[in-house]
Amino acid sequence: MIIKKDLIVETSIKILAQKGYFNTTTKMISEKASIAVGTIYTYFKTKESILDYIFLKEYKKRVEYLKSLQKLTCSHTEKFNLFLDFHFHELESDQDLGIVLVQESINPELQHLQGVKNFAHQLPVFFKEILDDALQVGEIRELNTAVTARIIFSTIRGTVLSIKSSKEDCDLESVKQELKSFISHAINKY
Amino acid sequence: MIIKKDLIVETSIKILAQKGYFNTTTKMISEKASIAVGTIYTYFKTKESILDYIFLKEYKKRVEYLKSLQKLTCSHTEKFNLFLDFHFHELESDQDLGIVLVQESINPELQHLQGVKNFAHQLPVFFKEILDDALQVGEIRELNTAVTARIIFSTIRGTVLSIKSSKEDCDLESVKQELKSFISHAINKY
Amino acid sequence: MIIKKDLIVETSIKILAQKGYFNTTTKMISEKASIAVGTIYTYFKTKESILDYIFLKEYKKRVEYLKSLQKLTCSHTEKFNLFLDFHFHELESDQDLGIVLVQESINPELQHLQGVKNFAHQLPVFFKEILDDALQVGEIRELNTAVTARIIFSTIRGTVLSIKSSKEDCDLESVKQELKSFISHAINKY
Amino acid sequence: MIIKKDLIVETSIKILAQKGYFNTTTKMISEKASIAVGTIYTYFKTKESILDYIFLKEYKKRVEYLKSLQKLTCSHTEKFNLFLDFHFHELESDQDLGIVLVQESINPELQHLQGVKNFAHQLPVFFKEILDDALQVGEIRELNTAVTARIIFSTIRGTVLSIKSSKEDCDLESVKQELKSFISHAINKY
DNA sequence: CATGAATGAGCATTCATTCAT
DNA sequence: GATGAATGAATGCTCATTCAT
Repeated sequence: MIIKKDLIVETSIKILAQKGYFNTTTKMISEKASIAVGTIYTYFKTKESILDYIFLKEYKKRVEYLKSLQKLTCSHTEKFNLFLDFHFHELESDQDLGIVLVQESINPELQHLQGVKNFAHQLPVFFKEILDDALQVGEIRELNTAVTARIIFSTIRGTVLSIKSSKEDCDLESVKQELKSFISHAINKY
Repeated sequence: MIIKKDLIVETSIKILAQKGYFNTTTKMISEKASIAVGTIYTYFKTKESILDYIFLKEYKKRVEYLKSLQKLTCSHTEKFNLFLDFHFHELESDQDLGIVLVQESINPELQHLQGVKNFAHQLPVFFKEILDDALQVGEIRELNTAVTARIIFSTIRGTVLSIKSSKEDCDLESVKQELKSFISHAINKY
Repeated sequence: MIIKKDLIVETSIKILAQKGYFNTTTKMISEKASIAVGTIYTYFKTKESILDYIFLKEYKKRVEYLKSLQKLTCSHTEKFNLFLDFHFHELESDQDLGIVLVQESINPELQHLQGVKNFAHQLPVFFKEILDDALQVGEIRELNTAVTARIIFSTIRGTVLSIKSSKEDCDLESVKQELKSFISHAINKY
Repeated sequence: MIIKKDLIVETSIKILAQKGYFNTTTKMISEKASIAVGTIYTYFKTKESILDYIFLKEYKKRVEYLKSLQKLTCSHTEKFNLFLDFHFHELESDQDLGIVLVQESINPELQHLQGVKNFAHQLPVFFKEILDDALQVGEIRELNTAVTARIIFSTIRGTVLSIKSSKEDCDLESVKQELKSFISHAINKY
C-alpha cells in the first residue's frame, strides 16, 4: 500500500510536533504507527529524510499557491491576506504540521536538508517578489523588501509557535485577524 | 574561581548557537573550555541546567530593563524603540547568545525549564502591559494587546534568526531600523 | 527454469568475491541478478546454503579430477602439475569463484557447512594420498605427507589470494609457473 | 589504567579468533572483558580500529625483527629459519593472535585498514628483499623473487590456518620443521 | 575543587527471512 | 514460481552522568 508512507509521515508529524526532531525516535514512530521499525526504512532512507520529505511537500504546496497568487491581478494586500488565509487553513487542518514546519526550520543541525533550505530561505524570496511588485506600483510604503519579507515570514512563523505554546487564547481566528491586521498596517502607506 | 562558571556558560553559548541543544555534548563544551567534563558538574547539576541558567539570567536582564521602561513617562513607541535598541545591543555584544535564546526557547522538550518558561511566556506578558497602557492613552490603534504582544515578541524572535541564517544582508543596523519601522507602523494609528 | 538457480549462484560469486560473505546481502544478490529477494529463497533455504552449494559443487569437481589423476600412471610431479593446471584453469575461467573458495573456506563461522568442511579438510587428505603413493615409490624426499599435503594446499590457497590482492604482477601464467616450480622443488629429492 | 586497553585487545583477539571479525560484536568483547561497551570506545574510535591496532602492533614487531635479520651476516636460509622460529614463537605464545592475523588479513572489506595493508602487502616486500640478496650471492636458485616472496608468505599464512583447523596433528614443532624444510627445499639450489 | 575513565541505557540503522498476493 | 513489503532482533556507537583519585 502506498498509504503506509503517508501513515509514517502523519505519525511522524504528530510526534515531531510534541517532542521535536532530536527527541523523536524511530521506535516512537513505529510504535505509534503500529508498524515495525524496519518498515520506516522501506519508505525512507534515514530519519532525516522523513523530515526532508515533509518540508519538501509543504514547500511545493506553498510555492504553487504563491505562484497562483502572482497570476492574480488583485492588490498586494489582498495577496497577503490570501496567503495568510491559505497558511492558516493549512494550520487548522493540521496544527501539528505547522508546528513541525516552524520548529524544525529553525534547527541549526537540519539546515542541510533541501526541504528545510527551500522552506526557510526560498519562501521569503517569493514574499520579497510580491513586495517588490507592490512597491513599484506604490501600494506599500517605502521599505527594504528583502528584509521586510524575512520579517513577515518570521512574524508568521513566530506567531504559529506562540499559538501552540499559549494554552489559553487559542482562538485561531482572532489571532489570524490580528496578524493580518498587524502586517497590513506595517507595510501599508499611511 | 567564580570565573569558571562563566567560562562554562560562555563556551556553551558558542556551541549551542552553532549546534543546537541536542547536538551539543558536554564533551564539546569541556573541550572548547579546556576543562574536564566533571568540572561542568561542579557548577551545574545537569546539562539542561546550563541552559536554564542562561535563560534565567537573560530573562532577569530584560525584566529589569522592561520594568525600568515602565517607570519612564515617554510614549509607547519610544518604549518599544528603547527596548529594540536594548535587545539589538545585546545581540551585537553577543550574537550567539541571541541565537541560543531564540533557538532553544522554541524547543518543545525544553519548555519545562523555568528560565525558558519565563523567557518565552512571561516576557510577552510584559509587552502586553506596555501595550495596554498605550491603548488606554490612545497612543496606538485598537488591537488585541495579548495577541499583538505575542506577535511582536515572535517577530523579534524570528527576525533574530533570519539575520543569523542569511549570509548576505547581515547589516544589523538596517535590519534593526526596518524592524522598528515595521512594528511601529503595525501598531500606530494611521 | 533451472537456469535461475545458476543465475543466483553466479551472481553471488561475483559479489562474494568483492565483499566477503558477511558483507554480501541477499538484497545485493537479488538486485544484481535482477530478481526478487524472495526468489533466492525458492532455490536456497538460507543465505548460507548458497555458499554451501558453491563449495559442494567445486569440491565434487576437484574430487573427480583428483580421482581421475589417481588412475593415471604418471609420476607424482606430473600429477601435481596436472592438478595445478586444472586448478589454475578453473581460476582463469572464473577468478571470482577462486577467490570465494579461498576467502570463505577460512571463515571460522562457516566451518559448519558441509561444503566448506569437505573443501578445506577433505581435499588435503586426497593430496596426502598422492604424496603417500609418491613417497612409497621413492619419487619424493622423506617428508610428513599429512603435514606437507596441508602445506601445499595452503600454499595454493594463499597464492590465489595474493594474486587477487596484488594489482601488478597479475601475470597468472608466470605465477603459476613459479608456484609449480616452488612446490616441485619443495618435495622432490635433490 | 593503561592495562585496560590491553585487556580490550587481548579479549578481542580471543573472540576474533573464534568468531571472525564480522561475527564479533562489541557486546561480546565488553562482556568477556567484564567492562561496559562504552569503555571500548574510550580506547578505540571504532570496532575496526581495534583490529587495525592489532595488525599495526604485530606488523611493527615483525618489521623490527626482519630489519634486525638484515643486519645479520648469516645465510638467507638461516634468516628464513630464524624468521620462521620467530613467527612460530609468536604463535605459540598467542595462538589466537596468529589466527586473527591470518584470518582477517584476507578479509576483502578490511583491506582499507593501514595495519592490514602493511601486514598483508608490506611484509612480503621485506621477504622479497631478503630473497634478492640471497639470489645475488647465489645462495638460492634462479626464481622470481617478488612472486616467490608472496608464495612463501602465503604458505606460512596458510599453514598457520591449517594448524588451527586440524584438530589432530597439532604438533606445532613438527609442522614447523616440515614447513622450514619445505621452504628451504623450494628455494635452495639442488 | 578538578579530573576523566567508566558506565550502560538508548539510538539509528541493517538485513535474513517470511508470506500474502 | 515469483514477488517485495514487512518484520524485529541485533549491531556499532553515543553521551549525560558518576565517582575514585
